Amino acid sequence: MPELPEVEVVRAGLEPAVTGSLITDVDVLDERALTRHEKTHGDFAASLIGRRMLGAVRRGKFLWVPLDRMPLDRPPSDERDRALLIHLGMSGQVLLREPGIPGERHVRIRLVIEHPELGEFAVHFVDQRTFGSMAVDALVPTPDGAPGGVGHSATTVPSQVAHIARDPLDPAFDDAGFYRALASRRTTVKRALLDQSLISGIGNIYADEALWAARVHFDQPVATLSRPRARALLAEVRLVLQRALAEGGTSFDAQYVNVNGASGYFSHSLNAYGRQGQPCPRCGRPLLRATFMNRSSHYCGHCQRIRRPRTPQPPAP
DNA sequence: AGCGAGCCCTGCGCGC
DNA sequence: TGCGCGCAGGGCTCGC
Repeated sequence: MPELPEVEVVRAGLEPAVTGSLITDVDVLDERALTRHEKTHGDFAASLIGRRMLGAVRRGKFLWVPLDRMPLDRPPSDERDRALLIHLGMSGQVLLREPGIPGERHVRIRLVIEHPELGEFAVHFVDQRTFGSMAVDALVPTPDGAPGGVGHSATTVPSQVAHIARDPLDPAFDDAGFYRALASRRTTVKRALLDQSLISGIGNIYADEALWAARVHFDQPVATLSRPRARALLAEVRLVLQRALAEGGTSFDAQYVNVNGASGYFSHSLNAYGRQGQPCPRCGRPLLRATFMNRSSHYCGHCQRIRRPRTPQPPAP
């Protein structure tokens, strides 16, 4: 449920507190929050305590905190730089709290960090549905040599993020490559928008919103999208994400990250998602809801129709 | 390659 | 009042 804008709000809120902070304590209250942590990287808590955090980086819906190297010698096989990887899943939150106060209902992991100027914080990883998780992961170089994500200049990403495409707000996102992929793939457009290995950061809500804004039907085959319509769609994707980001960016205090599922999801500005039966803001006809990919698609049956290209596509070789 | 199904999980809202 | 069910869905694996 947290999509790019929500995760970016978390990243931006976390950044000033974690950058330069030392991890002094780690408490794993629920092992299910470590499903992404590979034991080959050592014990989760032990590999974090004593390390300094260098920033907060995001690609799509993935968030990570690069770590400095241990002051002590390490075996050569262990020399790779590492990061604390965070995925919020469906219901995850990262909350900055004063140390020592009792945790929220679904706190899964608690870190205590010490900032050189701001002092001590508790970082609570709260997750009701436990689809989210934290992990310590090795950083690997980006194939294109550009920064791994938004928020840090290092040209690395956690190994678990290596297959995730750049997101459309990343300056290094490859527009031309995206259009080429659309032209060559035999899939449909919403499926493509949700494919994190093609374009990342988009979930069900903003997919429906961008498709509505671009007047594209969710089940349109991507290979039949004209280049201008593909351009328009990518532009609307960016607009929808930026608009949500602008709204979310004002709803949190710089020191306390608090993005919640229900109210924090910028729901008041949605045109299509969850509005089945209500009039389309553009044409007034009732919005529809269809089941697609085991989830809901919300769309306008009048504005968003499958458009076949004028000339038939050549058969695939 | 691409797609459907299944799995992980909890809270909520519904019908009976 | 309460029970059981369906639904919400991100990411990943498996099998076709």
